[in-house]
Amino acid sequence: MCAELSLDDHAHTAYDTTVASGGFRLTRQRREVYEALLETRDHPSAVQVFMRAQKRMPTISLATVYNCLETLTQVGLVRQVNFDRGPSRFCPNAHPHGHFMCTRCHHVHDVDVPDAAALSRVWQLPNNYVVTQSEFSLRGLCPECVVAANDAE
Amino acid sequence: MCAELSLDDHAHTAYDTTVASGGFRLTRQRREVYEALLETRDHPSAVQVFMRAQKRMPTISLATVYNCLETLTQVGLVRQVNFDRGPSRFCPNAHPHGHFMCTRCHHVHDVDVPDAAALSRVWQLPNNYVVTQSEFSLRGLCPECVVAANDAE
DNA sequence: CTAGGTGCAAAAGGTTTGCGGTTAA
DNA sequence: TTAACCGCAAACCTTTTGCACCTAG
Repeated sequence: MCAELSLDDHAHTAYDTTVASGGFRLTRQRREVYEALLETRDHPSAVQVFMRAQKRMPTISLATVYNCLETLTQVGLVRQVNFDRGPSRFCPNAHPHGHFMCTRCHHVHDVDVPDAAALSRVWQLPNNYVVTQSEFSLRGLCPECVVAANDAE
Repeated sequence: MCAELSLDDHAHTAYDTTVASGGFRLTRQRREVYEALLETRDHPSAVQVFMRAQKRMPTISLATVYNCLETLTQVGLVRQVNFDRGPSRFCPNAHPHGHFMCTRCHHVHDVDVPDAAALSRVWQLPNNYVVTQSEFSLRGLCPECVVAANDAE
């Protein structure tokens, strides 16, 4: 369903070293937020992360979850994924990849980009532009919803 | 700077026919909003569209601008472009294309995709997914800001 | 010890909605 | 004529912020 990348271990290491050494404190809240994200790779919204983190640490606040998610994003462990005006979704997959969102069930999956270099050949921009970040996203129906949509007719 | 597509005339026709025949009323407000968008192809936000439309029609309201933009988007004449959590930008370019945003001046430009088919070869998704929409976006520095950033150092 | 983080509550910012009056077709 | 649309103001929802207290390093 969702591309498995098994970078959990790698990511844990990245957290311990990057956060601790980069001038960022390794607080219980940040760890819980990151754990909540790794636990279920379903691109949860900030509120969903909050609810999950709350189970393990009932005193955590929503504002802290937002702050932690921003810190983790700055550190590079987390990517913030936006589809239209909906709430931001968060993704602990540091590899370059795209995203697919099902317009029916609103689930978000990672999309592999085997040839990242090919992507940069697709678009044309005068060469005095400096591109620092590129991303792409797809929308449509996931297999479950294709079936469900056909049944509904 | 921005890819010129000279589809103004085509677009006008599309508005007159599509909106009028698709069960949508051709109101003064919708026309002004669309005109404001065609006038300056700089991907304005809803508030910017509002300010421009207001010059020609002082009684128009912001809520109406939002409503008109949504209608025009549904009709297919306008595309809504989102970068992160910033205000939505609106684009009257119906051709398939991507977007570039300068992280320094926040201007948004269209990005040509000469080979749209090549884009769909870049990503891999199991074939029981149905993809209805794909888009990509770039971030970086526009030529003006590359120069300005160098001067500042 | 102290810079940086947390929790709370309040505010911000963009967008949507409800409603009575208006208008395109 | 009348369903669709407009203007206004109030509501909504996600995210950010100010401040007093707390804690990792």
